[in-house]
Amino acid sequence: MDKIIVVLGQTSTGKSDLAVEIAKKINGEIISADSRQVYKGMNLGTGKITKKEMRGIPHHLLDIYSPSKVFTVNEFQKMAFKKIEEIISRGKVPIICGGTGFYIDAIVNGTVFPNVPPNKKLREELSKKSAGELLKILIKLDKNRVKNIDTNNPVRLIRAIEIATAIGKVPPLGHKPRLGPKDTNSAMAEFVSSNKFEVLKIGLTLPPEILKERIKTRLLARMKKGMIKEVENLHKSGVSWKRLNALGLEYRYVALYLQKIKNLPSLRLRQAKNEMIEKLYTEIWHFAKRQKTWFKRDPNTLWIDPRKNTEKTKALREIKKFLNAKKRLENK
RNA sequence: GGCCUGGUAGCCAAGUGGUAAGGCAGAGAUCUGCAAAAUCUCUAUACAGCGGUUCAAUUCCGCUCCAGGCCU
Repeated sequence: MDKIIVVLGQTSTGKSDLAVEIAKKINGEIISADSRQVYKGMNLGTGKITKKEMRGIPHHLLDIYSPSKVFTVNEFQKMAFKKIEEIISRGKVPIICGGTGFYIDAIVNGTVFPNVPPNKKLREELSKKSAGELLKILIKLDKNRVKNIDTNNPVRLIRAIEIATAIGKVPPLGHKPRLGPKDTNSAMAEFVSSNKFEVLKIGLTLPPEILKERIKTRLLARMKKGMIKEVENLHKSGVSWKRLNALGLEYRYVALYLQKIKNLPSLRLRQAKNEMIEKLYTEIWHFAKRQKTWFKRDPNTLWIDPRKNTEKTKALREIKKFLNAKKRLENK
């Protein structure tokens, strides 16, 4: 069975660096699992690794999409599977590195997503409705899905309706453990083929106070380096304010700031900017907490403190052990 | 110096003669193609201070302090 390494962790913990370090040692290539770094022109705000920082290690799934278009897990999953295959065929080790837990799990668990593309028209129509109205619609379409859906969450309700409208019912979620090999329906077949990896997850973690400090420092550095300009450029190149808002964090709050200062006396500029940075700082912190909540769910993650070299060494040792075990198995 | 307005939890903010909404922040969580999104749960011995009126004051009265505004 093919083996992959995953490097995950909250924002600002130093994943990219560690991934490169690991790749150097084990002849690996890196696949980014980051829902925002796929977009071109979104660099500072996403903390995208620079060419120089890559130190010659190939990186995949960066800068592959236009920020005006919506990239989704499903596309990510397909692309990532393909990249993994290619890397392995080159005799190298795939290293998944990123902070988007949903994306990572799509690879690791081989989550099966219903094959229903977003329906723009339907979404637009439904987006005007309240959660209660959406729920009523979904009940009519698919009672089963209603049982365990978050009935207050319009985004989920809309997607469920979208699926049910397209294929009648929302198929049960494909999930790793309990599906036996006897299931022969197509969703299952896809699932089996996708769940073909053995995974070693390395998680980077820092004490909350330290992480907060790092987030703040990094945010201020980004601002200095031209974060606002980056968002301005995106907007000039045709990315709507609405779209920037949906992209979140830096893109959302800097975009709001840019719109706000258009008709603001220059006296208040500095204040508006400070307020924006403050708000952004707490939002990034919230994001980091959500990441932690997600990552915590997998008990098989090897957590290390990136400040401690002994722990990094330990991680490398574990990785080598993991990869060697593979060879032994294959030889038998 | 005089007049006015205000002082409610870390911040913002409602309100009442019978011990006080909400929001933010804080903590935890959910997650079936937007996941940096969306959603949920939990959380505070807070009414500037001192007197007075009253069965009862955060709410009424007086004084003091503090903040902001106006006037001379």
